[in-house]
Amino acid sequence: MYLHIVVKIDTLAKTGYIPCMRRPLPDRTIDAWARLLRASHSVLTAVESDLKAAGYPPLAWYDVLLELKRAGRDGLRPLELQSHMLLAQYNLSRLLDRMEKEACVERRPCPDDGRGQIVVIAPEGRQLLKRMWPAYEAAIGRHFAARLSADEAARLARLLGKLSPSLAVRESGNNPGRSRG
Amino acid sequence: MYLHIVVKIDTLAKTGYIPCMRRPLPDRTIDAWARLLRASHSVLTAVESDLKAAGYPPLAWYDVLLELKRAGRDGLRPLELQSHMLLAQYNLSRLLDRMEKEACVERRPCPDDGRGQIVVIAPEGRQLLKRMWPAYEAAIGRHFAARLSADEAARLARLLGKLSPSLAVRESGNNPGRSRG
DNA sequence: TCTATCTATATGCGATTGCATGTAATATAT
DNA sequence: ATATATTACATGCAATCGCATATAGATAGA
Repeated sequence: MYLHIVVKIDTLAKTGYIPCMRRPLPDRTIDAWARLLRASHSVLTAVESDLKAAGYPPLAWYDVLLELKRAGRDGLRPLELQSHMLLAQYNLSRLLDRMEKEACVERRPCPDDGRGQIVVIAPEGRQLLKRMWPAYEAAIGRHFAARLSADEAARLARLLGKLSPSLAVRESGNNPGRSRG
Repeated sequence: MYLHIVVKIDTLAKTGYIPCMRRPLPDRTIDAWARLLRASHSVLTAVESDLKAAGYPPLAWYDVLLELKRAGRDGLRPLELQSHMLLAQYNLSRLLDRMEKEACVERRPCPDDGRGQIVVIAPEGRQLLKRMWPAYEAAIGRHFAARLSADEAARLARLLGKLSPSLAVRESGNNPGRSRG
């Protein structure tokens, strides 16, 4: 009974139909929200566009390959990949289809679980990852890093970390293409 | 001749093929980049999903309607809308198609310019804008504002502002649904 | 004026996304 | 042990996106 009531209130609150639960947000906050939308979209599309212009696949490929490379020979279950990356289940499924078709990843049956599979990075994928990094880094530099001091980047990272809490944010330090982390 | 060389170097630099132009980015910066991707994506999809669950159209509709409402009776040329919002030309064209079909906007011929058009908000659009705001604000509150103090939001806004420089970031303060801005 | 170029918007098409659902294997309950 | 629910992943379909290009009006040049 209690549970039922809680769910209903939450549902209503989501619609904004419970006025008492909506203290209006401060203008500062709304401004920050608007800027997050703008900044992330503009920077992301700029970087994606550079990568595409250089003949590389979308960023999501890079993320998948990087996670798989870290996972090594054991590979990863799609479900694990999902938790590292930010991607809906069906989108990951089809992304892996495409990457498999290009021989960048390999899907193997999962011995523990007949429903599952193990995704492993393929040689072609390793190559792509390595070749892609310079272009990726250059694009990040041009569209993102060039606009921030190192200190500002650190502060931005801290603030952004609060926004995706339960998410395992990729730790940097061992990117491919950096000879010495 | 000079110009030609400059263009070529830039093109090469974009691909990352000129090593001397790539000082490796600091790990901090790459971390900030990764977090920007994660945070913005997770928060945006959460908000969009809430809006959709409440029966409302995507955020882009809200942005268009808000800009058009501000423009008032004179409306806006699609090109002006584009500069306010972050949307490719062809996407805006088709977004307006859909919104026109739902009677949210009206497209009028442009007297000054036979190629152009004037887009004006329609009564249906005004209603939608007004009804949409509580759900939108609630979603921003739940997925964004709740994770930041007012001070943090302000600092985040300042940092993000550096990332989309030439963009006219929407100034907050007169959102519909706020009785007193 | 006539032609070439440019600008504002639209559109065909293939790729990607989201939603809902399908399928097969596993876990749970009785 | 059998029925039921759940989990892991795939897929049909409609909507949307991105790219290239079309179209039609404006502008510039000769």
